[in-house]
Amino acid sequence: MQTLSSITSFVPRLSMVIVRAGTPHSNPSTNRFLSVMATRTVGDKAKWRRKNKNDDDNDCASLAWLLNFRLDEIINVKVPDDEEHTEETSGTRKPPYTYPELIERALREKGELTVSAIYQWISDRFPFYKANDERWKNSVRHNLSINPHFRKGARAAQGAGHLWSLAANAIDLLPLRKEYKTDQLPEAHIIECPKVIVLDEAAIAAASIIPDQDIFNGGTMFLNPVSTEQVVRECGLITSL
DNA sequence: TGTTGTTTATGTGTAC
DNA sequence: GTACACATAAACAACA
Repeated sequence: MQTLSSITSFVPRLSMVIVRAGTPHSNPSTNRFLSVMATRTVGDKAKWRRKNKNDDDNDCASLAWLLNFRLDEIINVKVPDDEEHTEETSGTRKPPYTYPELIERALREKGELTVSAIYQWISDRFPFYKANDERWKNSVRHNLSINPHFRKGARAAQGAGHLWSLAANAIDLLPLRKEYKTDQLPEAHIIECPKVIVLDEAAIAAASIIPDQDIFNGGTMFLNPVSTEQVVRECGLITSL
């Protein structure tokens, strides 16, 4: 059973994607909830509370809208048909990804990789890194070591080194880039998300709220039942109950 | 001996 | 100004 925090650790990211896209959802409750969660993400809960102190917050307590939520309905989120990004194939510019992002993408796609396999994955997709340059490889190893979202597993069956994988809470790793501050977004800002990441996140979000049959009572139950009080507390709308 | 993994240090850019 | 994230460099140890 996943915890509420596991849901809310993801929802801010999903909401940021939507807010960045600048496409209001047709459901007002959706917009409210996403605004709350996005605000929570940027650590500006107090400002949000001040701004909305007279509003009725009940509509953000329901997660029912998520059951009908479809990521592909967010028209301004541009999901490339091909995983290969144009900048990835040009090799003329440094890809707009941090090393942790590059590593995460490799591990998301492959599950477990050795350091040398991570090098290979990155250089295959980003010709910028094709150069036999030890500097970026050092940085990759450095990030693997210091970043708690990467987990060192068993020794590789052959060759030196260990198998690296994503830690269980790796969903938190995906950064909310500073250049995409929500309050500075243009109305029709279009973002590009690597398809694999978008679909992964959508799948994770959906998996968290997929209704299931209650075999004991015959009704519908949720994998992650969330009470109104929990949501309100998690949203930071009140400090105590 | 080369690769891998860890640690420390430093510089840069950005947000608050 | 300060804090933070990130990139880069370098030294060193462990291991196949």
